[in-house]
Amino acid sequence: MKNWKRYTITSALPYANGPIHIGHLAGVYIPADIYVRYLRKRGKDVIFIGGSDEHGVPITIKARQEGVSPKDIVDRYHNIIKKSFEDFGISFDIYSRTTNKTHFETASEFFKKLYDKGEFVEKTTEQYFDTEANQFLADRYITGTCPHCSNEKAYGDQCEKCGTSLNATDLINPKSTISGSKPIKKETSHWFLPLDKYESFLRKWILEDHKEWKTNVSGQCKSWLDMGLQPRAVSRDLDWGVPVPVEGATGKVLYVWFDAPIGYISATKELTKDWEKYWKDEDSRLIHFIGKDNIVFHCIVFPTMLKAEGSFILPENVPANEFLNLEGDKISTSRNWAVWLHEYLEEFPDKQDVLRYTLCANMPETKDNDFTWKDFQLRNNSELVAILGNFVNRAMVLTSKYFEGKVPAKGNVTDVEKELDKAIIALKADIENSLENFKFREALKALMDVARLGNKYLADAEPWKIYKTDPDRVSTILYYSLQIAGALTSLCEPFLPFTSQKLCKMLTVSTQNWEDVGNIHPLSEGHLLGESFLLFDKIEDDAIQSQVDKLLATKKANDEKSLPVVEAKPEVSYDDFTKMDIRVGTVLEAERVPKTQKLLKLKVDTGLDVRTLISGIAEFYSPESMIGKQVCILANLQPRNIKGVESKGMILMAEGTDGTLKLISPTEVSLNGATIK
RNA sequence: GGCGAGGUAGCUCAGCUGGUUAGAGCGCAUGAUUCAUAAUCAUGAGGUCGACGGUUCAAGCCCGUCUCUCGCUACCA
Repeated sequence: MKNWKRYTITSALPYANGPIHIGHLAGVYIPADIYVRYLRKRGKDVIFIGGSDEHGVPITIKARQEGVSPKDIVDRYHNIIKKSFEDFGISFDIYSRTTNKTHFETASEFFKKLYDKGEFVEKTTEQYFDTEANQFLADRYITGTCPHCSNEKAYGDQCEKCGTSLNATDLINPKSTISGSKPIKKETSHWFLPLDKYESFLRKWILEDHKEWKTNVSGQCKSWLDMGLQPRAVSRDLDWGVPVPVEGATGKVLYVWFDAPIGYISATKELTKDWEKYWKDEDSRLIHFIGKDNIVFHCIVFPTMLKAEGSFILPENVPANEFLNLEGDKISTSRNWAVWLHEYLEEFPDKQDVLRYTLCANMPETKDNDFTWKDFQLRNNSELVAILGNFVNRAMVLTSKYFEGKVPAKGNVTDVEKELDKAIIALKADIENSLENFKFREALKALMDVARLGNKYLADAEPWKIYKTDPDRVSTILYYSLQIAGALTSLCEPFLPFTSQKLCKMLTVSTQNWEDVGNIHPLSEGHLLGESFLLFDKIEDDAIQSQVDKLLATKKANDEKSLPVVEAKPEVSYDDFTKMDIRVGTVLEAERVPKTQKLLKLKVDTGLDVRTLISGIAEFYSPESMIGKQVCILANLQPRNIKGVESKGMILMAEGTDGTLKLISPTEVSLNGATIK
């Protein structure tokens, strides 16, 4: 295995349009922090990079909604995020932000270099342009009627009601959200990074040279590679971001996904003059901690950027985690379905390590996991309190009872004690192996096994029983028990830094070098221990219940919010109405359209003719159930080719707010061709 | 529909290139114990390893079909 001289550890830059929640922590920051603290403990040269990602369209939209500037938004969230990370003990060497001057310069230079090398492809496309506001419109800045569900508030990139992803040009009656005017299509040119040119390089680099990557990561990459890569735009028409450093590119900024990962480099520059060592020396090991939503950017796009630039090293590993759910539902910032870090820190003061422990023990390493408050309580009460806290407390109480709080003499060591030392060294090795392979849950378990070892030792040795008859033996037992507690100060430091500090205070020692743990006893005979206190408190049912209630309230609020009636449409004339040829028809044949999830192909007798049409109702109606049904159809709708079949007309359906579709039929059988008016 | 990941004890998860009676933690039951925040320690119950079929002397692990969950992607007039 390569002997790395230094480590460059990055953690995904959180997007500055909301605070940090447990999903971010479990997915990215806790594993990164544990890994970094572990490396530091081993005396490695390591830098830990973090920062806020502050550009991009969603921030400008949020700003507009609130009537403030984008800078106000990012300042607000950057400060909340930064403070909550600090209070939580995420030990960044630097927590920067992408609105910094250094970042503007770095990102700009990076782009310029690729530009000068001719790495980009320039393309001209048509985009919507707001003539009143005199600017191009990002997809998110356009609303219109969703061509699928008729929701009139669909965005240019996605309809939030039916979940369909859209192109802005698909929208019916597009409207600029900036001025409210109807946008026009206008040509604009942008720079594209030709990922396709790097496809074979990426394929070899990921799938052959890095077989050690997690299966979820390489699997996702393979999927992208097999689908074929396309050139990707790296600039946008927007006034919020890093300006494109090319003449004539006014009004254009770097695409947020281009500038954000460069933020890792900018932050390193701010941190140290020696930044190039960490980014350009082959002996530096670059590791990106991210969530699964970022895999494509960190494994495909950013490496391509670095490769194209030419002077940078590439990531050695990208240990992406899956997602954490909350009480069975997806975490969602917009739906307020989350446990927010800054709130947790207030509501559970001095319990950083409880959350760190719970999220580590339940980390979504191989698949999505669920966080429940019940589990949080259980892990605290039956693991942290009962195993770790209890062991330390037992050792302390016994020592103060029998030896006035001083580390007693080592005395005659038996095989049991020798085995104990060996076991600690073995568990330390387990922790190392697990962490080197990014198996954080496994590492945490090995840590707890050290405390288990202590509990078992005490239970087997029973010092309270033999004190009267053999105080010297008790002296040895407690000497060793305390050494285990001493070893725990160091071993738990990466995982539970606050507990490590408390334990040090209790034992009046400092943590050891990692190498010494298990080999050198940290506490000397006669050493005076500090005051004993509880490392962890039980968490009672009412504390858990109030958190559950809080979530239930959120759920209720969301349910009420998600039942809006689609708003009224503008008035139409009777003439407008009569243009529609709506009539009754009978379904003669029905079959699923192959290779689709939602489509049925129907043959309908309309009275006028027998025609074929396609309808997106397969999720609600089986082909068999449709045959013989009378339906209402819009018969004079412009025909359209769908999946190779010409669809003439549209079946009318009643749509619920949840997107379910219900067939509309005449309540009594009517003649085919009967018109509806 | 295509692609990727996953479906192993009540819960959360391990199971190396296929090899005797499938493992851990928590929960549960019983016993021991009292130094400890009724904590600890020991023992035990619990699984047709998503379903079916196949390859093999032998399959949780390999192959095929199907099914469910998550993600990406296509489709929705």
